[in-house]
Amino acid sequence: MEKQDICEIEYVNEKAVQEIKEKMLDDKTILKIANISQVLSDSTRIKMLFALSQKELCVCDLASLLGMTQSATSHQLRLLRNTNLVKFRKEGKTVYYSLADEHVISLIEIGVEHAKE
Amino acid sequence: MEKQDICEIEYVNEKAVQEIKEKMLDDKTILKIANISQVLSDSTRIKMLFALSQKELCVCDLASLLGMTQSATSHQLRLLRNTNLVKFRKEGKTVYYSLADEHVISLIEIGVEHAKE
DNA sequence: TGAATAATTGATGAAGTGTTCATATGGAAA
DNA sequence: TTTCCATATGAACACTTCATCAATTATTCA
Repeated sequence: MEKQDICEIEYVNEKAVQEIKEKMLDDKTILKIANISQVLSDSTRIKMLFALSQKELCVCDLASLLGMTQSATSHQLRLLRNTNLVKFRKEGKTVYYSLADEHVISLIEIGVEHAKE
Repeated sequence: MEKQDICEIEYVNEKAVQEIKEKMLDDKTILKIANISQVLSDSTRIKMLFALSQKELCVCDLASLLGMTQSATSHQLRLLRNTNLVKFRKEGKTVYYSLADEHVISLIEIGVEHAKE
């Protein structure tokens, strides 16, 4: 990025810019928000999380519920596992998934509220 | 997608699956949540929205604040405009952006809360 | 008018995402 | 053991996303 790209009249609001810079959320926090938002940016995953908020379900059930292949479901579940949004337990061949915590659901609920407008 | 892909023992929780299907959020709502989450899934955009929540700013200021080129800033602003998250007014050559409504910020605030844990 | 400049736009390429297909893993039952 | 089957995984693919560059628009000022 070169100087002229930055806009030469940065002094327009230099002071305000500086103040905002100081108040700015820290990078770590921003990254966490970005990451959880990323997970919630896909309809399939929202449905999965909603479903799991209602009841513990096996991969099979989720696939059936969502009309997806078992493979696609499993891939998405891995993502949800890696982001610590779901946990699971094994029972024989079957793996039951459930929400790791309730935070996601409150985010979805707020999203629902805002979607109404 | 063929039958065997769907897992043959759908009867495992057939009743539960059916119940959840009935409770499932409607597609339109889910899509809205997915869309706003998509916007919030990028660190740059979160910073932009936070900055604009503090003060109305021109493209130039935002670019300077974020250390980005004006072009990149403008592209992101277009996205925020298209999703109705920001509004703008022109003053001579300068374009001032501000938040279109406060909803996004409450989402970010909730994200901040959850990021703390 | 013409020069300067804030902002927008379109094209491009690199990186990332989600699904599919094929295959592997591991537990249960025969 | 062998077979079956729920789940997981890896590779390939089409699609999207974001920053950059170049060109353009629109407004001010000389």
